[in-house]
Amino acid sequence: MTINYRDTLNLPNTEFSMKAGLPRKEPEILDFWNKNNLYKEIREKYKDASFFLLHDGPPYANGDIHLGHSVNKVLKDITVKNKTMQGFDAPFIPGWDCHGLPIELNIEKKHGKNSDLVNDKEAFQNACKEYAESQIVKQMEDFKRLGVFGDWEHSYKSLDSSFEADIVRSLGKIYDGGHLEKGEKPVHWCQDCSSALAEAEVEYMDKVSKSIDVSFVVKEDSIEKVKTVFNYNGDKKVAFVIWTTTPWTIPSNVAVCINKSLRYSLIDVKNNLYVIASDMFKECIDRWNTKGTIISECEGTELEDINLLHPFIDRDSILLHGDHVTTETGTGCVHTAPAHGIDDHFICKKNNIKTIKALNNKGFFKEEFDFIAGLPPIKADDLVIEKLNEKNSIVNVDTYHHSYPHCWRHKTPLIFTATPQWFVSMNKNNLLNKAKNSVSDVNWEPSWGLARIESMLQDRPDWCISRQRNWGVPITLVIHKDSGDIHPNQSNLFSIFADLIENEGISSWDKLDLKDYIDDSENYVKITDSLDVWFDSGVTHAAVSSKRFNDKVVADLYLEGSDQHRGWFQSSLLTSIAMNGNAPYKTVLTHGFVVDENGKKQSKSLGNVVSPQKVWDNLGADILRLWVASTDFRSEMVASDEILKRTSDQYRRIRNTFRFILGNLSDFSKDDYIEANELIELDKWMLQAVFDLEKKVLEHYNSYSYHRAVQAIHNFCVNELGGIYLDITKDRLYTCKSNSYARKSAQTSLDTVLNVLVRLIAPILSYTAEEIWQSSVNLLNQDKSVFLSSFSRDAQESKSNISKKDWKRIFEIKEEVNQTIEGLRNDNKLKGSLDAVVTLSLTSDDKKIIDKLGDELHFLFITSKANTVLGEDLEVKITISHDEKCTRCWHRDESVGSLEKHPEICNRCVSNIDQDGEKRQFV
RNA sequence: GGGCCUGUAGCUCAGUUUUGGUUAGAGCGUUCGACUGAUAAUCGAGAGGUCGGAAGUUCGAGUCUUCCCAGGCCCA
Repeated sequence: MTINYRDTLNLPNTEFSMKAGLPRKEPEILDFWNKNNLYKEIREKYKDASFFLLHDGPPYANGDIHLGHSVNKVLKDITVKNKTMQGFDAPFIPGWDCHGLPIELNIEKKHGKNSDLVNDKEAFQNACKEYAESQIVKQMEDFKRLGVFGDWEHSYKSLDSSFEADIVRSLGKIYDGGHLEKGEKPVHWCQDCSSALAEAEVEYMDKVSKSIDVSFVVKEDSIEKVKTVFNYNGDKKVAFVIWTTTPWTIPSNVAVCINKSLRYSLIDVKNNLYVIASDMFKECIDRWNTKGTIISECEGTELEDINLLHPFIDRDSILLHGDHVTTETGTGCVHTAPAHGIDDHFICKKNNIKTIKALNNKGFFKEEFDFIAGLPPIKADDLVIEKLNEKNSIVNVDTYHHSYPHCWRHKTPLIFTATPQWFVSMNKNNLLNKAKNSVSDVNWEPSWGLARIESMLQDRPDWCISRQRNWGVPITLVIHKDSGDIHPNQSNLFSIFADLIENEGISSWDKLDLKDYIDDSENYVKITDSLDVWFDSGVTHAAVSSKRFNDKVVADLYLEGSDQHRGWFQSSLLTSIAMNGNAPYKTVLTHGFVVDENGKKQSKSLGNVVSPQKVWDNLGADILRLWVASTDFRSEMVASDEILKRTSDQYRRIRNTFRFILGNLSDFSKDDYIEANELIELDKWMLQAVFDLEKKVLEHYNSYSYHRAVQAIHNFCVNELGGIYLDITKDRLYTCKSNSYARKSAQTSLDTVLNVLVRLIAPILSYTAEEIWQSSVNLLNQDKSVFLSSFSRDAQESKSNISKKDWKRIFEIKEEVNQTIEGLRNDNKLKGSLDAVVTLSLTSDDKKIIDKLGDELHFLFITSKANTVLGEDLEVKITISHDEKCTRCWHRDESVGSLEKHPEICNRCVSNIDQDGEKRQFV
């Protein structure tokens, strides 16, 4: 009877499957985490540990999450898990931004713009709230499905009445700090929204506008001066010519600006005398498609104290000097309507020129502008041009293609118009300077973030926090109905109204009667504006972090897309400076945007959008997480089918490495552990290698270089483990006696590798790490979840006379051997490496090293024999073994066939089956 | 149009700062081979790059300078 020697081997055995089946398994693991209240348990475990706060920036509660959301939350989750496993108390409170226009528009669309519901403010607010909550439920499910750990049960939502009350309290604090200001500045206004828009709600698109050149005749009281300056003696009228792409703003014109550092020319065009900048002469003549001659020139500085006449309204238009006047386009003379331009606004304010508002509060022309009364600006252009034509003031009419601000919702062109607005003033109480000074103390990652935020703060205008909308937190100001002055008791009123809102919701503001709160109520009115949503999210440091932890808390980390330098990083900074005097964060880390394989941004119209839901349904959330982690997120992040396929390949390699390790540890328990110093030399090397890896990976984790961590882990699985250690130790693991020292030594080392590696992958491959943990009794005996374990902090040192450097040389020589064997293989001289007998000719230095492995050298090369001789240089000689192949260990050995009881196997195997087993020391 | 950022093998990334210096590295994929005791796995070997382009500085440039091209974010 022949013995089936295969049955005498210790082959790997594990339930941990090669095929991951993540889409099916992950939800089960998620259930396991939920059922065990793992997040709570982690909090409990680390309650006395050092604190690390990553404060979550809220996504907007509208629509399904896309890949960008996934990137952001996964990066946060990796960070928090890393910090936790390094021993920090690192809570994570996810949040949502819930108020604002997009949700309003959604409800308007659903119910009709003039429906009863939309017209009933409270009902409308309730509908918005309900909608936002439904969106949060969906988004939360998706975030959880990504494997993100957080206090989902107590996530923050800006629609919670306690949060809304905190927004009002924050506004009160900012008021107390003297930063609130009423203004009437021109802001972007959407006729369709009938609301002012925040910068973030504006998008630029191409537009074709009417462009006109308009002449402004010099008033009689100034004509002599102009004639003198230009040394002109005739008696013709002289007119300054302006160029504009918004003819409808002409009725609001009060001034014309020139730049005193430019030269200006008096020109003759078809017997008309015009003044334009000298540099613009050619361009103007071309545009007007005419001929002209320059009569004379002067310096801009000479043109002072000059009054012009409005082309069709009985009003002066004053000539002013302004640095904002350039020679890029136009005439070098700039039409100035302080109601409709920010430069115009400032220059008129500076020169004490009153703003003329041609539009009413709804954005339509007032009655006094008879020929356009009641029209929206967009429809007034042609009528204004007609009017100018009547007055012979039109020099030229043309069309102009330019990039123009549009409503991000309606995609319709916006206008710029002055409306009464509340502002957080940048200068009134030095807010901007304080903010600028504070940012250099923040750690910006990448470092160019500092320059970016600084440049954005540089010319930052006052922050308009007023919205004429319904779904938002009310600006609970009480102002005098005639003077517009804020009520003397406003500071207290803020906290009274905040308490009211906390208990009864935002609609209580509309319902309350002022006479219940102030004595002189007949003289006061409530402001009906609601707050810009950027204010809501801007005060999360107060409404969330300070409230849940402590007043003085400063978040260790804000982690958002790089667009937030203008958005949330700035709104949070400004409110925090205004309220607390310091920045709300210590470090600000930004990630790039997701683009397709051609580097183009993902958009529905291009059809290049990668859906995160599809990725986790088809491949698994761990694949998505691995993609996030293995991409350098500091610049654009490319997502495509090929990349996800590569990511899956990378995942499989890591998974199979674990499968192999688990398989070889099925019969290993804690009692089998061998002291580090007693291990076989190769196992000592492995131990050292895995602790080196851990050190390196943790360094990468701590510098947020997750892609380097992934590469280090993957390369370790491929090179140190697959290519060297596992391949070599297979012989020992399979063929030695199951409870032998030789085998237990390898298992001890493997068990350490498992312990280190499973923890290292946990922040990234969270599901898989948990699956591994649950597959191993030895791991489960430590903690019930991998996330209750920590990274090891003390590497096990072992003494050895084979140094790390020696091993490096040994593996270099192994590579030489491999290449030599490969050459013979290609010549069909041998098939497997076990057919080979190696003779190494070595320098004395190399020989000293190699001989440290004694007669176990051939196990290192996975050849049947190996020996060394002294030589001049490294030389590898391979001969073919003529010995029989042992059917058990597959080595060729002269002993095979010589043993009567086991004619098919070698001495070594006989010893391992029937006797005490072989002895190993080195390999 | 302006500010900031990115561009190294088919793909993901090292290398670029403080220090310019021999044939630019790794892993994946691909090709060939081995094994069939990690098996839709594993092991071995090979091919693959004018470092986005051009010019300049230098004995020498992936690395420094300028310009250009493509793309991203933010602004106008």
